[in-house]
Amino acid sequence: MATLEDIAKVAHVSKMTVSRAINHPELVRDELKTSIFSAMHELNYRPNVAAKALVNNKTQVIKFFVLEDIDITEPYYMKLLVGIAEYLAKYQYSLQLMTDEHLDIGVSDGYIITGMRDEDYDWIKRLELPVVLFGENRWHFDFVDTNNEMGTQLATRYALEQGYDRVVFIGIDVKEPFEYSRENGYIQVMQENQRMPEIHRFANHSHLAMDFIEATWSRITPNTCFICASDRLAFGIQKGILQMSPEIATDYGVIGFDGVFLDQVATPQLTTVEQPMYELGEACAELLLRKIKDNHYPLEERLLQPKLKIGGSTRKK
Amino acid sequence: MATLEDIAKVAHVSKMTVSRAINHPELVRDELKTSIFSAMHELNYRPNVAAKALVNNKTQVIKFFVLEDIDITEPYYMKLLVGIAEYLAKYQYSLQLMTDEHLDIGVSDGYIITGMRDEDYDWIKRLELPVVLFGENRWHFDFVDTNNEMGTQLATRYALEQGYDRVVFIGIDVKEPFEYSRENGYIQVMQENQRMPEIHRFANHSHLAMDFIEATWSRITPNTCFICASDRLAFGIQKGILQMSPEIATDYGVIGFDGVFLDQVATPQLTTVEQPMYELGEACAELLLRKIKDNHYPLEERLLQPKLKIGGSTRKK
DNA sequence: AAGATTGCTGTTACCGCTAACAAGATTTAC
DNA sequence: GTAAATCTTGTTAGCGGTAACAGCAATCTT
Repeated sequence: MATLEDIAKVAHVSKMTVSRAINHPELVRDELKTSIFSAMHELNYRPNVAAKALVNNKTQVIKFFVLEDIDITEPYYMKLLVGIAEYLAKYQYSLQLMTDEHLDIGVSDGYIITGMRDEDYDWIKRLELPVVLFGENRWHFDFVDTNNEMGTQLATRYALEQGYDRVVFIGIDVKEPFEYSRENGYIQVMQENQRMPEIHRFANHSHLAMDFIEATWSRITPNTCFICASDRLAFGIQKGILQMSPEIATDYGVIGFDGVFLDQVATPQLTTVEQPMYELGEACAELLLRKIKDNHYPLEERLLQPKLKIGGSTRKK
Repeated sequence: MATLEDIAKVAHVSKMTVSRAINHPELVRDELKTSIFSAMHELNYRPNVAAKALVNNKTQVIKFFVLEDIDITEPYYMKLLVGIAEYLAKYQYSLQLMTDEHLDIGVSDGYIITGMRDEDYDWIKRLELPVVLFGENRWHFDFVDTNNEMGTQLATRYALEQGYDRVVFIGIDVKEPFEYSRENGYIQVMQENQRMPEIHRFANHSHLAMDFIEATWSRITPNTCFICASDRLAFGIQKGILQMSPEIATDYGVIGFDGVFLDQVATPQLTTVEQPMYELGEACAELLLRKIKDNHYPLEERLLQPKLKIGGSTRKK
């Protein structure tokens, strides 16, 4: 494996100049840079990450904590993780994945954390390295998330455009910012259209949503669309309706939220608000690396735009 | 952060002796070791991974390639990944996750690869670092996998014990060792019990299995159990049967294979052959680290035992 | 009892890279 | 025209570890 020294010999300069050509190119004559870069290319130079890390007192490692129960959330985080990992790899960072803060053995340059419960903010705020959270929060940590409000706005508007008479929101029964945002998006669009909001909330389990449909079926008029705060709930609503009447796509509508795996498993496939998981992962990584480089980087809350993915669970006008 | 030098001062030895106490304890007097370890404890010593990596000409990075389309397989690999990552972290390795062999930028100490297609073995065999594959293969690479044969044996035996008259195998239409093993397990148990095997194969999509049920429903007698090569197919079979008759758990049986997410989404939950994904991940990592340490380590093919997870898609005797 | 062997610890050099400083050449200032 | 400022490159030292070797007692041979 070629080192700076090898490049230096071929380009007839000192290895310091090579190092500078990489890290502070503005300090090196263009002429030299040309021959240095061509030597690097010729010798297929790969920087030695360990040496760089040692001298910079960095680790080139990022820790990713998934604090939520992974059995339940499995599909959700895989693409996020890929986004994070591939972005990091580009900058020669690697990853340690942890599902429990207690087995935090080694050291790293920063943290990406997701699935926080209220009690977690306690130790998170004591961390001494840069942190980026995945998911809205009210504690003034940098975060990246889907624009949840916009997501339910898109969904609600679409439902109204398709001509559903009644548009009901099925929320998740948690006091989390993401849930408030999703409810807000729905409420706003309803009010803009002089419609009365109607919200029901359940723990995020499909069978609860299904039970709700079965229990209240007599009061659920045709031409109703359910805007759900998760695909899981949407899945349950859809199942409940199918159980009661096989005519879902025409008489009823269901819109989910997430667009991760479950929407495709449903029959018909769910119309859903798709979160750009891969891009969210990249954004987490990018923001974190920026904070590592510049430790006065101001607080940033980055919201990426979701997309409405039309499936068969809503009528086509 | 304390260094070897700091420990050395406190313990009144040279830093070399401290290094030895860690890596070759048999060369250091017990007396010194005691005071060295207590100094390490006192100063909360953490080895500097970069320094170690530099001097050993290692990277402390493992690459994990997921070559399969991640959209389809998302849930499947998450727990495997957690198993790999947590095991690696214990030994101060970190991870780079790649979904495409071409964006292989940096360097690493070894590879874990999964989702290989036939054409991939070409470049895999040219890799110059230790490799462990996740998944049976016929090319004499070290691998870790579930004992697929045992999985379908468990399933088939269970189906027979529950008294199903007809036990049919629904396979995945690929020429892969894992599929042959699963079919073999089924065939063996059928023959042991003087039953005639009956196998149908489809691409691994639930709707194909569902269509199959609908198309051949007239010939599907009650008291039949379907042993499926994946939860995806089982999910489709179950849906098909539910469409035709709501009495699945009593008149028919469905057993899946994987036990990853999808089995829990089904209603009723699928009886399935559960792969120990977390442990498989750990095993991949362990085997790889062993091969990195000892490059004459002999070829190893490690099969972990699956478990039958009883759900509501089969009758209880 | 002298030389050889063993057991344990310290010294040196180096892994590949970069910050800090040194130093020469060129330009600018007055 | 000379001192100062600027630009560009090289030299040195050190990041935190470990292998290789050196050195010195204690023990073993014969």
